Amino acid sequence: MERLGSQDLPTPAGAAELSAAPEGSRVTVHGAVQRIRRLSWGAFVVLRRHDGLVQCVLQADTDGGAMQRLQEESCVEMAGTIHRASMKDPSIMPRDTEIHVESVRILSEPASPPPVDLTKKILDLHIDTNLDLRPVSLRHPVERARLRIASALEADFRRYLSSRGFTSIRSPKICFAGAEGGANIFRVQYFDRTAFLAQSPQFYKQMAVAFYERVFETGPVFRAEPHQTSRHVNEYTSLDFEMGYISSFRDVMLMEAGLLRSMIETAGRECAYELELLGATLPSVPDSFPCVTLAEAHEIAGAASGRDYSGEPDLGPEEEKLVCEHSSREWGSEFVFVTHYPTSKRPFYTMDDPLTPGFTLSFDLLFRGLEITTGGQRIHDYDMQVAKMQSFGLDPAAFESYLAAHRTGLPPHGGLAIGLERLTARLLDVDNIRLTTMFPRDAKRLTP
RNA sequence: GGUCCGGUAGUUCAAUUUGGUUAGAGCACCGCCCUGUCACGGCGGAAGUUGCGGGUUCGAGUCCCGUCCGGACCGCCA
Repeated sequence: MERLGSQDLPTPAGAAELSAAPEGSRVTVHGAVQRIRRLSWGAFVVLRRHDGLVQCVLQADTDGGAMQRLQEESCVEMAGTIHRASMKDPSIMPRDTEIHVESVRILSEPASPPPVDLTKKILDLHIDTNLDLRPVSLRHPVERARLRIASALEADFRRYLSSRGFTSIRSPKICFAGAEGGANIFRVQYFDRTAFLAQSPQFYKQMAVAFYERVFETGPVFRAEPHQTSRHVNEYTSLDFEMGYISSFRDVMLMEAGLLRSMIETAGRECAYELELLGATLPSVPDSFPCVTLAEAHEIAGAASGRDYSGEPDLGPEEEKLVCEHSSREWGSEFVFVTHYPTSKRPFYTMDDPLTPGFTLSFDLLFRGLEITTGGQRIHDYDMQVAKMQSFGLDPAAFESYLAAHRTGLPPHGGLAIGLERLTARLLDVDNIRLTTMFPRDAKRLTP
């Protein structure tokens, strides 16, 4: 019999620990060979590690000439001593420390050189080549840094809401029917029936409000729309929350303003290295966000462009940019809420505004020219929900399990969804959200 | 679904406008050199069915037709 416990599994030293280690102390590190600079006397070998790149120095005769056997993407373990040094290369972290190597153990070797040049400061690839070679291209420090930002944002989304009375839920992704109007839905074979991939956790969030009051979920959602743009993919990460006992849909917006402020400040703190590498500046998030109605947004965009958008039921991409520019310039906020979309443009569960007939208590959040959130107050009253379904031409009987929540009683509630890849892309000024997605799925791409 | 644009070495690009010798260059790769590099540097080498098929022509990467693949934008949405 053998017993296994986590005390037997050491955690690799981080960049900060290497930096803090005293000069001359012994250390063993492992990693992949990111690049080798051979000189006559030896070589600089940069190892890619979990949280940075460390420079290792080998003499020509170190460990029997081990440097001659090294190649890019070999996985190695190196033992040596800590020395202080000054690195000019921002991708190297720690930047004040290098390891003078005494012994090298090669753990694995690649079968062939990488198909793209991972040693350069930037990975200069067509997006299509980049995506085709994702298992390789994401090894580049700049490429992998983007997803680290996304990881930090998601982690703080969960942390922030958990600390404010929200419960984490996991709703099914294989569903009996679709939730959202508009968006097409993927069909999947489910034994002898047809099922659907979830477009949103919407129904389940609302049901869960009845038992947890406040819930959130981060996970994939699926949209079967054949769009072909830099801001759409067919599977993306939705950061969802739903909160009960709201006094107004503005409570949801207030929660989001604090949430985003925390997420962005936390990412800025935890990912300073990645942000420097990416040359990105995170926005200062104001205490409060400007908020305009759709009609006001049309006026702002119209004044800027000279066109007349009034009466349009939604904001077009051009308008989103114009409104964001206006908000940034006039109101000092790169975030701007747009409210009161028409009933016809919002899903059937959206609460209508009793004061503005034909319009809803719903909002989008625009950031740097892109819609990153949709949210609003939901209908909690059973009769009102059934009536609205009927006015949308939907059969309430088809939504029996959903309506059971309303029939049994729901508090006033509302919520929202943030597109994680979109938020990350705009924060980093990345043009295409495929680059903030590890393995994107779009109409043309099902691999890797 | 609509409108534009593109496809040349592993990769990023040039040569296409005006058809003309053996399709060039950077990086990666291979060899040699370089005592601290950091997008290291120097010298040399190898690397191509110009997406695919057909046509025009003495001659096609270049012009024409078809086809395949991809990109951008719009609609729609996060």
